[in-house]
Amino acid sequence: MLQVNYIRENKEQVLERLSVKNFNQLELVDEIILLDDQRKSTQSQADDLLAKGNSAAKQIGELMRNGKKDEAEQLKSQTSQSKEDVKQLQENLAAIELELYQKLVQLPNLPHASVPLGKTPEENEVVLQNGEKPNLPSSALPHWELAAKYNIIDFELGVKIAGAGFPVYKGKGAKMQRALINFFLAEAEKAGYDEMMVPLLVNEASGFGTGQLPDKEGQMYHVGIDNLYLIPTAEVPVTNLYRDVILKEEELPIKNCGYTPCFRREAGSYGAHVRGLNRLHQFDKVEIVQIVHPDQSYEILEQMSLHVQSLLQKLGLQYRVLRLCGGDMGFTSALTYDMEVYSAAQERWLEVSSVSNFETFQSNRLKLRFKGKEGKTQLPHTLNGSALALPRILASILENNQTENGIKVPACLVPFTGFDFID
RNA sequence: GGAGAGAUGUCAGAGUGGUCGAAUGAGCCAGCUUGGAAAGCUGGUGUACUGGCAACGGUACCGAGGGUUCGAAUCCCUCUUUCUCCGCCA
Repeated sequence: MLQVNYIRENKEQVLERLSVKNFNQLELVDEIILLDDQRKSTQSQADDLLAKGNSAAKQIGELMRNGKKDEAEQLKSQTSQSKEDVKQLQENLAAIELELYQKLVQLPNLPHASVPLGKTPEENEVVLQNGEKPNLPSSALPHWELAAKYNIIDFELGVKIAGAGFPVYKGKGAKMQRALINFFLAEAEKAGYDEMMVPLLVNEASGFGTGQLPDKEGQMYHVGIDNLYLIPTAEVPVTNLYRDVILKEEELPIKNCGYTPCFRREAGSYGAHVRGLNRLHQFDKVEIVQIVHPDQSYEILEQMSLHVQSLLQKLGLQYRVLRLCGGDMGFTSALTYDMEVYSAAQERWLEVSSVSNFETFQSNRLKLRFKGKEGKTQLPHTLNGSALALPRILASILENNQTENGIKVPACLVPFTGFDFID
């Protein structure tokens, strides 16, 4: 959520930045400023009346103590009249604040100056490409066929017990999952992230805090009886740990990581491109989150990007890094890098990580602040990234490392798997 | 799931209708003291909105939301949550 005062003071710039994100309801900006004016004047009217009421109440107390009942009664009847006015003003104020909030949450975050113009994923900027494309024989199989051939993932069994998009990992397949999770967590720990193991179901307030609610309600699984949501990413519980928190400046940066399963309804996406592990309702992911001083957030975004890249390098996967264009970026992000690995048998790039700087967009909504050295509270910047999401990584490992007789396990995983070959 | 008791500032902990944004103690910060430190003494020490160049004001907030009242931390209702006991159970 953007700050009203910022919008007010930088209106032209806000409009220009919003248009980079292909946001077209620019009239919202004026409406917000107008509502904020109304909010201020209504509140100050109410405050004035309340101040009068408070001093009258004090006088009445004074009179009662001195036994001047008649005068007190007279004052009582006077003040009881203005109560209705105060009530009316406060109702107006609440309505104005609600409308202001509803408009404010419709504005996406402002893109950073380096964000390229564009509307579609094709207009994302390829920042770098790294690694070798594997030389596969013409008989190379896509990962879903390899999974069946070596009996490591059973999609049909998942359909039986849950539905499409809920695979069952078997034997060495299951061990590969555990190995990847542990490898990613170990690397995150080496990079200074503190691990958090968090609830997989969250309440409404948390969904609002990170911005999944109300907009993306349809993307989350909802447990109606308890009004809880299954998390679509660890970002939700981990970031909400810091909701309504005032940190000390010396506590920054906060670096957390966490492994969780992630649940996404993915309503409306079916077809060949979501086959196998390409898109699931439940998948595993290690997430990294940082809360940092505003002066450092872009430097830290680069560090996080390098951390993710180091994982891909150790796994020996060919990858590329994209700087997302205005039209392809998420609602809450100011700058996002997507990491894609090459899936050699499918002959396409698969997104395996997304690293973003949200600047103050999340912290404002979360009421996450820090107290600076000069004693002033201000909003820190928040960042997060996948490091990494498992299914497409596994898909690429299976496809890219396939041989006639089986699949080679990347060396960095062997200490975690206990085997180096799947056959 | 049943019964009971709580939820107050950074923490501990008073406060049961008016002088309470809130005693007291601890912590923390600053000053005094000291060669330096400890102890001691003095002062300061919440958040948000808002007026003001500022000094300094106004309003709201004592788990959350409603209600009673001229006036609510204090009374009433609902919810959340913690603890104790019973029951159940990985």
